[in-house]
Formats: sequence, C-alpha cells, structure tokens
Amino acid sequence: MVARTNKRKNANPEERRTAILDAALTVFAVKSFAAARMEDIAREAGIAKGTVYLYFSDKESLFKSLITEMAAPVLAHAETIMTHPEVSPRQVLEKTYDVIENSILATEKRHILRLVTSEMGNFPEIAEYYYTNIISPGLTLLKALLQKARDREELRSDLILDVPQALFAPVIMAVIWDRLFARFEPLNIRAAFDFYLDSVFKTAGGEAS
Amino acid sequence: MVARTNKRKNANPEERRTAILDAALTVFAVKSFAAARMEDIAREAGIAKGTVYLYFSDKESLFKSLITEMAAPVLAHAETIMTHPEVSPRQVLEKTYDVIENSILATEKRHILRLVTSEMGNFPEIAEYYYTNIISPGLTLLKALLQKARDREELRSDLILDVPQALFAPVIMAVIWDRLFARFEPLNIRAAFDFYLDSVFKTAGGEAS
Amino acid sequence: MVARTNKRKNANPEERRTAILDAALTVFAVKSFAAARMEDIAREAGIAKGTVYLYFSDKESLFKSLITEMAAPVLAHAETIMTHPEVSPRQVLEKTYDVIENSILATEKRHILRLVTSEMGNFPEIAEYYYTNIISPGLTLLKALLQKARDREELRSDLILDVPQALFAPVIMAVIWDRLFARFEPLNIRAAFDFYLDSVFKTAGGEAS
Amino acid sequence: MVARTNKRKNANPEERRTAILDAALTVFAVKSFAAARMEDIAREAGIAKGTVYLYFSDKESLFKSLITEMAAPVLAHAETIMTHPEVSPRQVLEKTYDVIENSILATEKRHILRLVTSEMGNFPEIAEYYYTNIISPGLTLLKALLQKARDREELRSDLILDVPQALFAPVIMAVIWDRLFARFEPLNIRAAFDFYLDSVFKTAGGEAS
DNA sequence: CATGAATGAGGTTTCATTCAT
DNA sequence: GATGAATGAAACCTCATTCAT
Repeated sequence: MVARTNKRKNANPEERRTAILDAALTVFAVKSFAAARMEDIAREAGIAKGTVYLYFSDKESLFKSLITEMAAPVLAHAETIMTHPEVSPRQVLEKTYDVIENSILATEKRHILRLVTSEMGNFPEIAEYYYTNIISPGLTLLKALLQKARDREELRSDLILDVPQALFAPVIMAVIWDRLFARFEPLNIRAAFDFYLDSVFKTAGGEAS
Repeated sequence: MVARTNKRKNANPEERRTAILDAALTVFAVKSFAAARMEDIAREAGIAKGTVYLYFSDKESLFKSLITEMAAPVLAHAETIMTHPEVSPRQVLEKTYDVIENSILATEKRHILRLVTSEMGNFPEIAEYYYTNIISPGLTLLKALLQKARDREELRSDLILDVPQALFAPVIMAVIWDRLFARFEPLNIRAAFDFYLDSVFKTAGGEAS
Repeated sequence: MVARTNKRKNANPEERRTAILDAALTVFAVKSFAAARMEDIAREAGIAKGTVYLYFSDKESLFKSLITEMAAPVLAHAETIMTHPEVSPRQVLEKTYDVIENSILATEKRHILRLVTSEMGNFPEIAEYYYTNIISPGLTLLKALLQKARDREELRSDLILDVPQALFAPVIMAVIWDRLFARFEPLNIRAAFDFYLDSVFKTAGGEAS
Repeated sequence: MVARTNKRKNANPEERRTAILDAALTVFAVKSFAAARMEDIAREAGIAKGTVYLYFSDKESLFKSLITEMAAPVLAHAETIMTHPEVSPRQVLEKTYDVIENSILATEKRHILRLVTSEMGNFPEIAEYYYTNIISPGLTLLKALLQKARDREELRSDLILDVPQALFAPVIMAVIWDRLFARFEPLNIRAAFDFYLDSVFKTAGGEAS
C-alpha cells in the first residue's frame, strides 16, 4: 500500500493538470465561463486556489486549454475514421455519428461542445484556433467524403454539397436541446442521425425507390 | 425659458421600456450576459444608469424580459405562418423558412436566438417559459404539418416524424455559425433550407417518384 | 448652515479629488507605495474603496498624480522666485531656501519630496516627467543665477559651477534625516542653508575677508 | 556514481549565507523591498526558494540583515579612514571622500546606501541600529575632525560646526541622482566633493587669506 | 540539508445596485 | 421621475511561507 497523505498531496504533474481540466469542465458546465470561480474549480479539483495558477497562467488560458486539449482528440478521432478508404461514404458518416454519440454526447465531454458554441463568441482567437484545427479540416474531409459518394452515385441529391456544415447540425442541436429542453421532451439523437443519413444517401442497398 | 425636450427624452414609459430592451439586446449581443455592463446598456439607451432600475428590478430581470418579451413576438410570427391550411405542407415550411430568414436571421433579432441557446442554460425558468410558449406549440404545429404531409403522401420518408426538432437545426446552426466562423467561411443558409426541404418532402411537383 | 449628511456626501468633485490626494499623501507617507492599501487611502479620505477609482484609474495613476500635482506648484513657486531680477543672487537663493523651508519642509508636503527620492526609482516615466518639468528647469535657473553671481563677482569660488545640483542637497538631506534620524538628533536645517549660502557667495556685504 | 558537486553548490553555510545576501542586494537594488520577490532572490543566488528560509526567518529579516551586515563593514571602512591622526583634517576628509567614491559609489555597494535612505523609514529598528553604529560614531568623528581643524585655524568658517551632517550630503545626493536622473544628466561627484572641501577648509596651502 | 509544489491570506479592481439631489 | 456619484461585495491573481520528499 502506498502512503496516501491527505494534505499537500504531490500528484503527478500530468495527472494534476488533467484533474484541473476535469474540474474546470465540471464547473464551466454548470456556470458559464464568466460565472465560474477559480476557487470553485480548485475546490472541485481538491487543491488550493493558487495551485491552479501553477498549471495555467490565468482563467482564460485554463478555458482555452480545456476547449482545445479535450475537444481536439475527440474530433481528431472522428477525423481519422473518415479517412478509411475501404468503407463506403455512408458507412463512414454512420460510424462517425456513432463515435460522436458514444464518446462525446454520452459523456461529460458534451459540455465542451456546448461551451464552444456558447462562450467562444467572446474569444475570437479560440474560435480561430478551433476553426483552423477542427472545423476546417473536418469540413474538408466531409467535402471529400460527399464528393466520393457523388462519384459513386450514392448521393441522393447534390444539394448537400453546398452546405456540408449541415451535417454538424444534429450534433449541435443535441447538446443544446439536452441542456435546455431535455427535461420536457427528449431528443432522439439516433433518429436524428438516421434522418440525416437517409437524407444524404440513397437508400442503403438501393432496393426500393 | 429652456426647451423642455432638448434631448430626445421619450417620456412615454412604454417607449422607454422598449428602448432599454433594444439597448440591452445590442449589448448582450456582443458581450455575454455576465460580461455585459448595465452602464453600457444605459448609455446605449441614452439614459442614466439608475433609470434602468426604474423599469427592471435587476440585471437578471432585464435579461429575462429581453428574452421572453422580445423573443415571443418574433417566434410567434414564425409560428403563425405555419398554420395556413390552404397551402401545401411543403409550401408552409418553405414560407416559414423564408420568413425566419428575412425577419430574424437577416436582422438584429438573430441575436435573440443566439442568446437563447447560449445563456438560457443558466436560467431554467426562461427555458421553461420558452419551451411552453414557443417550442412546444411550434413542435405541435410541425408534427401536424408533417402528419398532414404524410397523409397526402408528400413525405419522402417517415424518419423525420421521430425528430421534428431537426427542422429547427438549420436556424440554430445559422446563428451559431454566423457568430463563430462566418469570418472564415460563410454559411449558405438558403442552400441549407433547400437541403432540408428536399430531405423532408418528395420532389416538388412530384415529377419523379 | 448647510445640511451635512453623513452618508453619501456629495462633495465638490475638485474637493473630493484633493481630499483623495491628501489622504494618499498621508498613507504613502507612512507606508511606502507598495505597502499602501487603496482601502486605507479611501478610509483616510472618508469615502468608499470604489470611489477612489472614480477619480483615479488605478493606484499608480493616483501616485503619479500625487507626485506631480502636489509637487509641481510648490517647485514652480520656488522657480518663480528665482527669476526676480532686482534682487541679488544670494538673496534669491536665500529667499528660495526660505520658501522651501516654510512651504515644504515645515508642512506635510515634505513627504512628497521623500516619496520622490525613495519610490520614483521604480517609475521611470515619473522620474522623466519630474526631470523634464522640475529638475531641469530648476537647474537651468540655478546655473543662470550662479553665472550672474559670477559676473557680479559675488561668487566665492567657481567650483559650484560644476555641480549646481549640490544646492539641492540640503533639501534632500533634510527630508531624509527627518524621517530616519530626527528622533535621535535633530538637523538644523537653517544652519545647513546658511552653510551653503556662505559656501557659495562671498561674505554678505563683503565687509571682512 | 554521480559527481557530488555537479552544480557549484557552496556547501559552506557562511558562503551560502553571503551568497544570499549578495543576491538580495542585487534584487532589492532594482525592485523596492515590497516589489522584490523571494523567488527572484533565490534564483539569483542559484538556490531553491525554500533554502532561503533556512538562513533567514523571513523576508524582513533578510532585508534587515542585508542592510546591517553588509552596510556595517562598508561604512565602518569609511569611518575608520577618518581617524588617522597624523594627516591634516582636510586630507582626512579628502581621503575619506576618495575611499567612499572608490569603494562604495563606484561599486554595487552604492545600492545599499540608496536602500537605506529609501526603505529604512519603514524599519525603525534598522534606522536605530544604523544611527547607533554608523551615523552617530561617524558624526562624532566628523565633529572631532572639524574641531581639530578649527583649533588649527584651517576652517574657513564656523558654520559647518552646526551641521556636520552636511558633509554626508554629497554622498546621498550621488546615489539618488544616479538612480533617478543620471540618464538625463550626469552628476560630477568629484566636483561635488571638491566644492565641499573648498567650502569647509581654507584654501589648500593657505595662499590667500 | 535542500527542494519546489502547494498553500491561502491579502490586495487591486470591477460593477451591480442604491439613494440624495 | 431621472440622475450619476457613491457604495462595497466579490473575484482574480500574487507571492511569502510551509512541508513532504
């Protein structure tokens, strides 16, 4: 058994950093960025107020790190999936929606997506970072995917080619609806994804019209 | 004798109240709720800081009034347009999207929608008011509309029946994208609406099956 | 009799500003710049903490204003005296020392001089302002005065021409000694001035050698 | 096996203590007492933050030790030089000024003098220590020196007898001027000393009456 | 002895709200 | 009613000091 001192615990720096980010996510999720108090984040992480500043220079920096470091891998993952050449475009999008649902929407990370949409407007440079590193590459992949589907004549209609961003919509809707109205009426996210897939691609297998 | 109205002072209480709400919309649109300063709102309204408190008990009350009182007519309008019985369901939705685009997305009112999605999570009672008065009736109308379309066999697929909320998505996407990423890449909202219409309904005119 | 409310007293802005500067002088005089707390200054001025910020943007600005606005007139006065043409150079310096003694050293303003010497090292731009507006003009006047004395053969020795700043020395010494060692042994400032006058000029009236 | 002294760690406690005092001088010289950070002092001394506290109980104690322990020998030296009986009073003062210039003003030790004048007001017990151990003895010596000069009829005027402290003035002026205004206009300290010598004593060699 | 991560008291500054005019 | 100077609670951030390793 390892000695576990309950005061001045000297955690692994990386773990400590992650613990702070987790705590920040929790606090930012219920308060907004401005309403979140650094002391609350510290308490949530089980450390003292000043300790947070040993890992993040200030509140804004903490917020940025939270957004980028936790969102990036998740979206990078979705990105990777999209590139597989052996699966059909429809299967790629289907799988991507699956991953988003399981690794974001079903976890605490869904709050990050909401934070991005609600708070990023006040942090233009985060928005830019986000666009450059997440949105733009994602959009490029989506376009390639849709083009490939078109070439293979699997696209139901060409209209989606003009607004590939529309495929982000169900994800955004999900996190917003969840926060605001889920208690009154649930949103069937699975059905939403199915609707989008059915809207974009010709009927799977192409049996009936 | 001094002119009594040397500054355009709207003595009328109702006008004054509206002026404050307008000013608040302007300020909340660029700052978030927490970052908006009451003094800025007062200045924007052309009145003194203390005067705001003669019309609204506090900042939160002002914000709530802004969202509910200004959003209600705006969205009621969008809602009403959906009710026309003599036109086809597709035409109703088409027209509705038109109205939303012209009377909300193209005006300053679009900020109200964004504020709702981004800040309302912290004001559950607004969310409830909102759900009860706007979302729920709107959803009921949508369902009726879609059911009617189904009965008339104008629905391309039944999948949309499980997630009528999806038809709100392009509107939400538009205001969010506009705020965050429009400077990098525009969103073709018209194309988005077309995609949704094409996804929900059988091809206009019913040429091909 | 004027009504004197003991709360929320609405003083004349200029008086209020002066009151804050006076309070700041008092507090800075006993604490140093860094150790002085804005709250102490506010309390000393009989106002609330936040009120100080209605008159001065921040602590540093308050300090700068204190130094410049209170020191400038005092030293400007000394400067004016020096220019009188009808009095002999010795009389000018004599009178100037008198004024300095009576209007600075004998009053609370002496603390300003000390603050300048002790804290200005950390505020280069204040030092520059000070040099440009007070020291340099004063030095120019001193040089002219000494040159005139030389021309009139009233200078005991030419050595002072190389270090006119030396004539500031007794003033600086006075405020420093007063702060540090006066409780152990007083400094006879009058005698110091006499020594300097006697060192610079030939014996008054030129009677004996 | 690891080399035991891979970093120049002065294991000797006395050397370590001195190293800290040296580092403290450097840091206090550019920042004021309050603005100096213990961490900077530690880094300057090449040791860890906590180590400083093994040698000095707290920041104030470190500052006091710096002033007293480092100033004492420096100023004792200047004091000692004054005692030589075989040389004339003028030569003693001349020599003393020389030593002060070379061993204090021209070295980093000048900062100690400045710290004394600027910060000691907040540490009465240092001022007392200082007065008792440095100023008072120095003043006694000065008085004796001046009395001897008077007895030998080498004094130009008796006025200096009332303010022997005036002979400290050029030294104080030098360190203050150097800090605040040297970048705009230099102070010729040599000329200042010459002026004082010439003011106190009859012309060297006693040529003219 | 030495370290430096962690602590938390304390200070500056902001801004929603009040109230005397 | 309207004003805006004044208030003071609250929050960020710093840094002297501690203590487990």
